Parts: sequence; C-alpha cells; structure tokens
Amino acid sequence: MTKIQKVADLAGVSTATVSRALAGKSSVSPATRSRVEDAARELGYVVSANASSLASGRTRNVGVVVPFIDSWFFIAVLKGIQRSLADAGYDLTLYHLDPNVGQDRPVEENPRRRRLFDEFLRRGRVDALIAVSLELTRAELDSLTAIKKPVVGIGGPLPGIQTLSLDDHEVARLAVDHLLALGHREIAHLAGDQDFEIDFHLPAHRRAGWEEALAHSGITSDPLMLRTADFTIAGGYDATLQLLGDPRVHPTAIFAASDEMAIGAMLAARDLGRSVPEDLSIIGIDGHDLSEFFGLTTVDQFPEVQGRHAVEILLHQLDGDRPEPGNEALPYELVVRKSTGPAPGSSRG
Amino acid sequence: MTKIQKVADLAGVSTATVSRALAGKSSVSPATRSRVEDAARELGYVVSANASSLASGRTRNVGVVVPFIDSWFFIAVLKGIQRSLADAGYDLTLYHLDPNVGQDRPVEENPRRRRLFDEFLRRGRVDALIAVSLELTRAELDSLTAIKKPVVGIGGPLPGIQTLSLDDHEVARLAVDHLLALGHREIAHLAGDQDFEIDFHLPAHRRAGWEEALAHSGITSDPLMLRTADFTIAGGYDATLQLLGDPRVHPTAIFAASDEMAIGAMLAARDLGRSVPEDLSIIGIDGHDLSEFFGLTTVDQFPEVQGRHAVEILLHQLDGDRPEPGNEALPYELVVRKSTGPAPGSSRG
DNA sequence: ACGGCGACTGCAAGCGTTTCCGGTCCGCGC
DNA sequence: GCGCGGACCGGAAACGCTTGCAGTCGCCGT
Repeated sequence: MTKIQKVADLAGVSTATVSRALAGKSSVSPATRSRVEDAARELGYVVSANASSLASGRTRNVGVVVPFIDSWFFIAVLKGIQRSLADAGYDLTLYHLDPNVGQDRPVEENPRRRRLFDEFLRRGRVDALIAVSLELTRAELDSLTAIKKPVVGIGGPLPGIQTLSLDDHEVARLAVDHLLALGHREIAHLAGDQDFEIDFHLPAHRRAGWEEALAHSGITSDPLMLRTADFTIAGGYDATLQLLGDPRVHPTAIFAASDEMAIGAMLAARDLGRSVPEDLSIIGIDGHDLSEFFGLTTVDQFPEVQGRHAVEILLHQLDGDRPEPGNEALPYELVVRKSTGPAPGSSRG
Repeated sequence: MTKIQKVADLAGVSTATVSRALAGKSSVSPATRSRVEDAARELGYVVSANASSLASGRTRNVGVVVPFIDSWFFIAVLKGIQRSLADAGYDLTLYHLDPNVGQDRPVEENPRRRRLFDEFLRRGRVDALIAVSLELTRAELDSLTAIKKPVVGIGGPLPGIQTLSLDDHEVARLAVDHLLALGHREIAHLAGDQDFEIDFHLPAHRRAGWEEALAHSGITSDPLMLRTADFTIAGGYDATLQLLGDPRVHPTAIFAASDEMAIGAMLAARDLGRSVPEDLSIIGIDGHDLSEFFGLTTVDQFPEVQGRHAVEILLHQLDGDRPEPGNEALPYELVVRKSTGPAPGSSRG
C-alpha cells in the first residue's frame, strides 16, 4: 500500500484529501486538515518528490549553471541564489560547465555543453534555470525556449530570454572617471583575458570603457598601458610587476578589471616599494569580500543581490506570468576606500 | 500517448525494449538497440527523470550539505564532488545549512536543520548524501540511517556512518614539528573560534596538537601565545597585529589554524615591518589556492581530493556493497615554501 | 528429430501522487 | 417545502517509466 494511502486510512479520508490537505489547498475543512496533519506526523509521512513531480509536472527544483565553481564572483552569486531558493522551498541543482574543457573545438560541439542542454535540462528534473555568465549559442537558446521553462541569464543580454546584466562599459567609465577626477592622466588598465566565449566579451567592454573615459578627457590610450592578465590575484600581481617595471610607461593609477587583479596589483606595488595611493592609485571592479580588508576602492556590483534578484524573477514566472523577455540593468556603485588618491603632483592633492 | 510509446512505435518495438535499450541494458540485440536509438534521436526523446525515478527508485542525484557556501575550503571540496559526480552522470543538489542561523538555540531545535533532515532528505529526491563538516546529532544520524541511503561525512568521525576525516591533531603536530625542527621555541598559535558545533571541535584538536608538539619538546605553552580568531584573512591579520604588539611575548613563529589566517598573519607581519621568514616564520593548514602565491608553507589537506574520494565511496555503495561504516583517515602533506625558515639566532640557521 | 537452453522481446503490473469530475450535504432564499 | 449554490470530499484516471515474468525462436547436442 502506498504511503499516502496509509495516512488516508489513519485519518479516515481519501488520498485525494490527504494530498490536498498537505499541499495547503484551500478546499479542505480545518478539522479534516488537522486530522490529516496529525496522521502524517504520526506516520512520519513525507510526500515523495518524484511521484508528486510526475503527477503534477512541477519539481520545486531549479537548475543553476555556472562556468566556474571556484571563483569568488560565481560563488557569491550562487550564494544569493541558494538563499532565496531555500527560502521559497525550492531545491537547487548545480551544473558546472567548465569552459576550459573542450576549448579546442567550437562551443557548439563541446560535448559537455551539448549533453547538458540536450539531456540534463530536458529530463524534467528542474522547473527553471538560471545561467550565470554563460553566452549561449543560438541552438542552446532554441533548446531552452523549446522546453518552455523559465530561464534567466545573469551577465549579459541574450536574445529571447530574460536577462540581468551589468553595463560593463559604464562601470569601467565610472571607475576611470573616478581616477581622472583625482587628477590622474596616466591610467593603466589590467584587462581580462578574452579567450573565453563565456563572458559576453566582458573584458572588451571594460576595456572600451577605459578607452572612452580617457578619450573623453582628451587622453589617447597607450597600448603599453594595457596589460592582459588572468582574473586572479596572481594574474594582477604579475601584470603589475611587468607594467611598473617597464621604463617606457609611468602610470600613476591602475584600473583593474576585477578586484582580485586589483589586489594583486596592490601587493605588487607594495613589493616594488611604491606606496598606494601616494605613488599609485588602484581601483577594481566587483565588491570582493577582501576588498574591504585591503582598503581597495572598487565598483561594487553586488553579486549576491544579482542571485537573489534572478530567483525573484524566476519565481514570478513560475507563478504564471511570463512577461516579454528582456534585459534588465544591474545596479553598481563606486565604493571609495584607501587605494585611490590624488595623482602625484596634482593640484587636486 | 506517452513519449516512450511513440519511440517504441517508431522503432517497432515495445516500450519495455525502448527502456532497456536506452538504459544500456545488455539483453537487447544490437540491431534493435540502434533502431531504438535512431528513433529516440529522431523524436528528440529524453527519458523523464521523474517517471524513471518513480518506477526504478533511483534518482541519479546526490545531495551535498555544506555549512558555509563562501569559504574556500568548502568550495574546494564541493568542486571535487561535483566533478566526480558529473563524470558518473549524477546530478548534485546543494543544501546549505548555515550554522549562523538559529545559533541561539540548541542544534536539535534549529528549524532549518530539522526541516532538511525531516523533509528534504526524505522526499526521495536524492540517492545518497554527502555531509561536509557537519557534526550531526543523534537524532539526525538516526534519521539518516532510517532512510537507508548511503551517506558519507567529510570532516570527522560520526557513529554509524561512513566518514572521511583529517587527523587534525597530527596535522597540527606536523606543522609545529616543522617549526621546532627549524629551531623555533617561541611558537604562537592562531586558533579558530570554537563557537560552532559544526566542526568536530577542529580548532580544539589543532590547538591540542600544538600544545602536545611543544610539550614533546619540553616547552610549556604560554596562554598568551594562543590567540583566537576568525578563520579568515582579516581574522589572522588582526590577531597577529595584537600578538606581535604584545610586549609580553616574543614569538619567532606562528602556527595558524588555516591558510587564510596564515596569509593574514603574513600581511600583518609585513605591515609591522617584520620580514618573513627572517624575523618570523608562519605556517598554515589547508593548501589554499593562494598559499602558493604568497609563498606560504602549509600542511595541504587536498580538499578537492576529499570530495572526489567521498563520491567514489558513495558510488561504490550505490553499486551495492555496503561495507561496515567506519572512518577513514585523509591524507595530508607538509608543503614547505618561503614563509618558514630557521629561528633567528638558531644554530640551525 | 527432439528436448533444452540462451538470447531477445513483450505484457502488464506497479511506482506514489495529483487532480478532474462529479457527488453529498447543508443552509438559505423565496 | 423546495431548488440552488457552495463547501467538502471521494473515485479513479492519469503521469511516464521500469522490470518481473512469461513467452518465442533459432540452434546445439545427442
């Protein structure tokens, strides 16, 4: 005998009523409801997720796809997602799409990706999906819209689905403008690597913002002031060592594409005997946990909030209203700390 | 008509055969199998996870419970788990049990915990469970063994279930012995906070290992040499500032309970003008990603491997053999880098 | 030529819920 | 007194697979 049947027997009702009572439906009398609840408690009954999903078509589970599992930003977003989901009583299943594997072939052929989209997501284990910083191919988008489940993407506009994205261009301009306002003219940029298809050309946008802000102040950006590096502390450190060791350039400020790179830059500056911000100002992007500790000025992008917001949108859609998909701009904010100061010799000092 | 039925019709076989063919069972002729596969491909058919689970009792999904979602260690373990699980074709659903919420009441009454154990895990959404650094209560353990699903715990012995744990005591001794061998006698310890019930008293064990190693060398541990701090860079930094600023003690070495604390200590030492390792040696525990960058000597505990190993054990158990649950010691290894050196004035210098 | 065996395959009984579609019953308006 | 609507509740049909059991069939050994 099925478990729900036992509960029904104990409570002296039908399984239909047990189901309704336990699901909190309204059409159950208070008396019956509590009898059912008592019976369920007594028998230690818990609804079988699978049977329930099969019958109802809903799983109360959402999938989250991330490209990196060990980078601060993604974890921060994930944290926000998981918190909100848990609050709403949803489970979260985590999918990891490592962009490093299968890099030798075009994205469309990456077998892991194919498998994820063609199988995992279509098995009906999730009600909805959140894709963090994944630039989806046409086919993948089609595949997603075909399964008719809510999808929200964080990190860049994607045609046909609801997305949340940061205006990297403007964020970069805000950062560089801050430096310009402090009187800096020689502003270097530690840019991210652009090899990955995953990131909506984020490094390119940030770089363009840097160039534009400079141009706006009548400064031509020097190619030597642009250094490509890994999105890590070590990456920022190495690039900064090289930058500051290059006799051809004399930056008084560095705009790093991420806080981790910026922290690496601070450490490198210190190791070279340059004091921050007296000799060199440094600014990053992210709002990393460590930025406060290091006194790093940054443009915070509130990743955890991004996660929470994505869930919010998803839950709305699961509740029935599916608005026209579009892109929503994410908030950001300049947080000034001790790593930026007036340019050396600047009248504004 | 159900989807599998359509595939069956197209292939000209029964649904039973389709199911068997797609599940890779052996008793299907090669010809039939490929006919089924073609039909499935043509129809874009994917087995419904729920229906399959309901019918078979298996979900191909495992649950992972972590106490912190934004700490390096847990993420590293999670990464290992997720990789192995993905390789084996399993999904991973993530549960987060924040020990910070509900701290005002005894663990047994923490509603989130109750809910997780009494509901989520019993809904049958997972085939097995991995609990990372969670000290489970008697009731929780009973609840777990009652549902008869494989469980493996990482981080400390737990009665009745299979566990993987680091011998924190020995790890600490190894670290301190390294310092002693370098001639240090004044060895301070940055200990973790013991407020949480979640960690198998890991801070206490590491501290005990420190005391024992000292005692073994005839050194009585000075209470002033013991500082409690957060398990973070900032925690280690602050504690070290205080330690080094205290005129009553003169440590030549610091043994930090985690790499993050150790890195904080290195930064603090540098800010105070003490050079590492000339004036002060520092050693941590973990094998943190950043330890290499900072040149930190540490006892690596290979967290990613811990995750992989846990999955390995789980898969074995899911394959049928359920050995007597026990505890398995995890490997660790001293990795000497630049943060430790001979004690100042030591003959071994 | 025949029993037996092994390799395949099909039938149909579940798996444990949800939910549509009616019923029953009670109170109320007229 | 009677028809009616609403609040509750039950019967039973899905939901979409898996798998035990019972064949069918060709082939081998004798």
